[in-house]
Amino acid sequence: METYFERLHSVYPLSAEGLDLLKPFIAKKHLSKGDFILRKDETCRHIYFVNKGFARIFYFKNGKEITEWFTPEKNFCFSISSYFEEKPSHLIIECLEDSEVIYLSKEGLDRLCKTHIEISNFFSKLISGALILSQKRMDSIQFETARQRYEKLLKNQPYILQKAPMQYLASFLGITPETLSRIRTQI
Amino acid sequence: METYFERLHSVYPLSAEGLDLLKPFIAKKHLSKGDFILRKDETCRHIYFVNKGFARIFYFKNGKEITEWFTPEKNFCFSISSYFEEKPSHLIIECLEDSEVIYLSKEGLDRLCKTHIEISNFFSKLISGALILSQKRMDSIQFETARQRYEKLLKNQPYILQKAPMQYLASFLGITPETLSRIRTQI
DNA sequence: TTGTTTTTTTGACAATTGTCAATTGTAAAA
DNA sequence: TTTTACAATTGACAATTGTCAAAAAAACAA
Repeated sequence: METYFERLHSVYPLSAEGLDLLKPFIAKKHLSKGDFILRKDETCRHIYFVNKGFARIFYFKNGKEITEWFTPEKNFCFSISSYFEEKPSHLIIECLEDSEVIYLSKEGLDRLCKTHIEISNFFSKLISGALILSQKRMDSIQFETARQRYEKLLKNQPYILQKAPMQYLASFLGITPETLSRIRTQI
Repeated sequence: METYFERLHSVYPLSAEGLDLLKPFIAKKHLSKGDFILRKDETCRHIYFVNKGFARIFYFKNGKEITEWFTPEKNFCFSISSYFEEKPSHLIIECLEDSEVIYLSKEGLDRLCKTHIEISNFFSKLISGALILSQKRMDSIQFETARQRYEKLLKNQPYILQKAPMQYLASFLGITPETLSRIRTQI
């Protein structure tokens, strides 16, 4: 749990009082490989943090699984549209390994944001970080080739390549498994 | 200016006091076609609102202009990475028509967020809206064909098609002007 | 208006990626 | 171990999109 608090602090430097305010709304869960952090059509009521393990975010399109993102250890994840619009999630978050996941409740966070400015600022910082990430990913998808994106992944996040099956990686990169296989043999 | 206040209110219902707090940090500018709202390498220190007119957000990649987004009348725009990371913008925001643009200063907003919880919550709501938009756009880019995206634009935002030159639209859709031209003749 | 420049469209061809089918490889279950 | 199921690769071919060059159309200035 300590690494989680440190991570919260790196998002926004919370005072001891601020952290104490959050604590009642934090819960830890141990999940097994294949378990879901967020199920389809479930409303996303938490911001998740994968303290140990590895997860993927995916959804179904025309009966096929499309992987949207991976969440490596020590990273946050949640369904943006389900969380903010409070509607059933089309995204599914699944553990690809036995994982330890920390849940921060939206209900608690919302309530604290109304009354405590420190928490409100923490929350702003958290979502502006997500916004920057989202923007970078969009640029990458729109203006780089599948090969460039694969090479960037290989350079910056090789652990994702090691842990995730090819088919998930392919849909994450927006290409077919066949094309990914061909790219891999040519590098 | 009234429509701007109404729009702020629709983002997050501000009290009269909250609105008064913001007012000193709001400025209105009249810009001509071709003028820049944000120049290259300038740090983005405002959240802009195109009250009248039409703008596009673009950048240079390998010497070519890539249009990232359009900002129709009554919409907000800013450079996400430049604004939050306070670094020179690679994005350029240009008026495609004579425009009336309302500037909300980051400096003022940051200061108010530290002291007034209502403003902090307003700001959270503003950026979570941007995050939802960014997410939707990413899904669209990754999993729809250029033709599907063109048709969606035609259906949902036909005024963009009317106002923006083909070459800008093409790079916005992530295709060449030639391909866009061929798509158009086939619909 | 005319002439000039820029934008858009069209054609021919190349490169990339997708689809389908078959094969090989891998990992879990019997 | 062998069997079975699933994952990954490979080949052949089709579809899509890009590139380059040229023509047509539109926008702009003299």
